[in-house]
Amino acid sequence: MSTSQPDAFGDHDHAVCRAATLQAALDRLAQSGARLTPVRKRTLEILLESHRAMGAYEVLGRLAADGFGRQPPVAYRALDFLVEQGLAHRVQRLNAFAACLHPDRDHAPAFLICRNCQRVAEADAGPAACALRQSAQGFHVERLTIEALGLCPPCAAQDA
Amino acid sequence: MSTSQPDAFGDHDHAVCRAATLQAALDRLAQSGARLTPVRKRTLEILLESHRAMGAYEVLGRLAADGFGRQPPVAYRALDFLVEQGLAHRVQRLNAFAACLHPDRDHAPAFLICRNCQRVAEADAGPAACALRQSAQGFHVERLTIEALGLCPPCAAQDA
DNA sequence: TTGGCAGCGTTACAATATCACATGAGCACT
DNA sequence: AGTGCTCATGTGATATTGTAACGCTGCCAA
Repeated sequence: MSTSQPDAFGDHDHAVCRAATLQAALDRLAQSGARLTPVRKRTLEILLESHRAMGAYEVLGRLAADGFGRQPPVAYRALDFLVEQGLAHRVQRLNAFAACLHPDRDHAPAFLICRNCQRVAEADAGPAACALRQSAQGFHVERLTIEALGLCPPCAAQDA
Repeated sequence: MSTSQPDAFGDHDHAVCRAATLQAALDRLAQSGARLTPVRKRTLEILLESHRAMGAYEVLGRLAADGFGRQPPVAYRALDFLVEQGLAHRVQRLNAFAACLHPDRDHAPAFLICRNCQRVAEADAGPAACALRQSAQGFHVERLTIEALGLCPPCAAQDA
């Protein structure tokens, strides 16, 4: 599914999208040996329900409603775990988290955030990262954050 | 001074650097017609004292010590103003603000954040932005955030 | 069986950011 | 000078986001 992953902005059967992404995530975890406990799994499912990024407290509310703990560390720990495992990403610009859309492979994602429909997609940051290293003149880049705010194709069309 | 601006990571006469950058900022404001009130000017000076990014509350503390208001909006308003005018930037990764090092010209900055000495420099994000637009496949980018965390050349040398 | 440890939950708190409202300074027009 | 306007400032209150610290439990290996 990797390269044919439906784009988050396009129309697609999200039930399938979600299930496929979840399965890829499970596979990845099985390999790494990390434990997908109930809170963690539920957290991932919550993130996968939409292509929006969710705040930690929004996730926490959902978890609490499902009978899990209702204190911030519960959500933060689960989210941090998912991020560490590469199953979710943190979107700095929104102080929020989004499920990874390509958990089946390592990648350097750039985020595309639609300011109208709030959806978030991932683009390949590789070329941009290369370009940046050129400009960076000797700076040793360890982690790179690239986030674009704008309009997704459907919203742009509707806007015009 | 534009292209010969001393790099924030290198040794340089910061008094000169600061004065030159401040002057460029003043020139820019004079053109735009915006008002550089005392709080705003002081805020800019505070940011210019170092090449670190400062949190809003750190700035607020300094402002309060100088006799300005001591409530958060005082700092946020001044900082927002500077950002709007292009005289400062917000560093998302740090939830902090840094003076713009090149206020004399419009630019799309990428930030280079040294995790050791905490200094922040700006690199040209132009090429990376172009590369990203290629990857973004029809997404209409309005604002682009590029932030690299790593080691600046001096710190990397010392580390090895 | 017992010691260690990861995971979870809780309390408490720290750090960051915004809202809403009142005051005051400067300016244009009369 | 007086009036009304706009912008900037200051304040209190509150919202949002994020951590530290501690205890309990269940699991597992020695």
